[in-house]
Amino acid sequence: MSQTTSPRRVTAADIARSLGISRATVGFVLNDTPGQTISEATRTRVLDEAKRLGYRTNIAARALASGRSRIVLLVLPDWPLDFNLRRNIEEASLALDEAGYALITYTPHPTGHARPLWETLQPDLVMSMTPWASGQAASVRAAGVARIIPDPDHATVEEWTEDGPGMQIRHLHDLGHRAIAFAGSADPRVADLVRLRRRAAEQAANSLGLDALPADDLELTDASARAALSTWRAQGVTAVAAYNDDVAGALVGAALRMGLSVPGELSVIGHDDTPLASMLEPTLSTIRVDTAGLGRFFADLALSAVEGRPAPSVAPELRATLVERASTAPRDATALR
Amino acid sequence: MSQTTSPRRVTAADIARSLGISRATVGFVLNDTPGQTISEATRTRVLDEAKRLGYRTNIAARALASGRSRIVLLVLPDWPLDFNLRRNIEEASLALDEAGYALITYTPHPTGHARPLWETLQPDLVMSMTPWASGQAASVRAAGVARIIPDPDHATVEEWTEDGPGMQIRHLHDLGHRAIAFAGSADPRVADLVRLRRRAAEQAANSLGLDALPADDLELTDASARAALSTWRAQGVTAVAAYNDDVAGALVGAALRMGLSVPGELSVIGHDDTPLASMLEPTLSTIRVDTAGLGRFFADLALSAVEGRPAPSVAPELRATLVERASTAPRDATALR
DNA sequence: TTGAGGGACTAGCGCGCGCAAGTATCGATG
DNA sequence: CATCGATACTTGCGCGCGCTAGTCCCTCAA
Repeated sequence: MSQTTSPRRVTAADIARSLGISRATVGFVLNDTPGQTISEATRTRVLDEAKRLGYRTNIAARALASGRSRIVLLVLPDWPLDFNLRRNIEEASLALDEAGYALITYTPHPTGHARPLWETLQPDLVMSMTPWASGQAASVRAAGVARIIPDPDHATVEEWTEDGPGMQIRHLHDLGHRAIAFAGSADPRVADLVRLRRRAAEQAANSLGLDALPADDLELTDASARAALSTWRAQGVTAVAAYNDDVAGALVGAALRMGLSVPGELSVIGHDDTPLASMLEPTLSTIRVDTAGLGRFFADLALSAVEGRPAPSVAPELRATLVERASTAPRDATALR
Repeated sequence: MSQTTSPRRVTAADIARSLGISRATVGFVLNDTPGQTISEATRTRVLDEAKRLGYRTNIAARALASGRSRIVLLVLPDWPLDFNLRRNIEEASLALDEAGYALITYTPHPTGHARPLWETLQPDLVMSMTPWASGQAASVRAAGVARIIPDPDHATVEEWTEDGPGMQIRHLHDLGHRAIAFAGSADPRVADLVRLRRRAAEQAANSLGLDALPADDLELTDASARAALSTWRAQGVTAVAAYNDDVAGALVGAALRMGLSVPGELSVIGHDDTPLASMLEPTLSTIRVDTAGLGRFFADLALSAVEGRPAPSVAPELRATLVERASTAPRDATALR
């Protein structure tokens, strides 16, 4: 009878036994332990045997013994993940994998009833794409995670991805608009990001000498969009910068249903350059976030943190760019109508 | 000087020591080990002390000792994750968490250069939302994962989520349309899902006695949508069932730009009930999927597999529902124009 | 009084690995 | 020839936990 039990995993001890050497030697070879001298002959014998037997290190045991899990936990905001973002993450994951780390993504549940993953996984590093929500960083730290990005102690300028709103405002300003509104999203899950973008927009408006931006957080319903539009129209608003393309799309739809022409009577600009942005009628002006390389940057950031190196700086090509389409037009043209 | 080293994690031994009892007893209480009788007094003392000290079980040690990682790995296809799908996953994650399992999502990289996560994490279960790609299931099994969903040995009917396309076709048929096209997506990453949905649509058409559906896979560009529309119009098509809301939105946009009225001359129905679907002009008829319910179902499926129970059957309320909006109208109305 | 039968625990091994400390061998050096 | 320092290993502890195989009482029947 051949064994019917599931074949036990191959351990380092198996390799040692089969080669007639000690387990420690095998360990030293497999880990390239610094400060250990291993003859080239033994090294290759171990490596060959490991491959032959199909050895995989048991991460649980390694984590237990070393105290490091070699897991990097990436905390994602609760917003939808488009292809761009996913490719980034993939890229980061690949780069980290090469360095022997596993990248795991996680979105904390807002109700927070479940044990957050950083407690269960005991990652070496937890990094977030957005600033930490109140208490979140504390929770991570309480779980015994030594390294956290962004560092909750040293508030850094983490708005590298957020020059988009500024570009929106400047674009509308360039077109002659002076009464510009900012349309956020009422979805509580993206509240942080909305706040970040609104603040960036306000700063831009401020430096252009514009009045404070009328702002509202919309739900993705016709009623909500209409209400906001009515208010803003009454205030003389001629252009709206939207938090993202979805909100922009909602505004355009509602405006059309209200009999407002876009961009004739109202300019609308979105953010993110969703695939759909180019497909709406009218096509949507928006901000494209050049995500290429952002993934590798994240990986870089993670590795430097884990290994205690200084953090890399942001590559300049990660900047956002303006995509001009049909939903924005000069204010003068509006006046002519 | 207070200690500057990071405070060691609290272990079960700490609890035992602080209570003057044995570590085993603590373990029995914490795990509710069956077959062990523990007095109520001791039980509460342990539990209280655990809470007081802030004890968290070390998963690495537990995994090492028990041989089970209590990790469920959910393999995601490479398509974008909208709110619906994410909520679905979140729901599943929550349910699993309650049962003591951590749900980790993972998208294998197509180039496959990185070590797949199922090798590193040693999950108790790996489940996929789509059928396994060739070799993938073998790779999972080779990593020593005992339980895999869907079971690669027994090909099952896994099209539980795909009555949506049938509803699209029946809806259009009910409205009097007889020349219906199916619009897929040319994105290779969602090819599997597109095929699944198209097949479901074709089956529905077939059972209604309709001719074979003209079908095309669109890119989300105006040119692509226009080309498909021209071809279909030449074939007398009066209605289109789209693979998802994005494609539907693209078609509507292109149709309007071509001077076709929607739904006057062309009915379009989407799939998934994206938030944006209700915001486009015209608002999009679509198929709503009960994602939260689906998430719970997934969790159920996972738990039953891990614990060796028989798999649950699909709950009836997980069915898709039709959302009628303004982008579909009776064929007769079309004829009147 | 003895012994059986639990209830309520404890002692301690083993999971697979990292790593500190030790040992054997050998050529070089004074 | 003794000593020293490399080189190339081996011995063995400890990481925190699950769990088997006990031990020690206390009660109750014979």
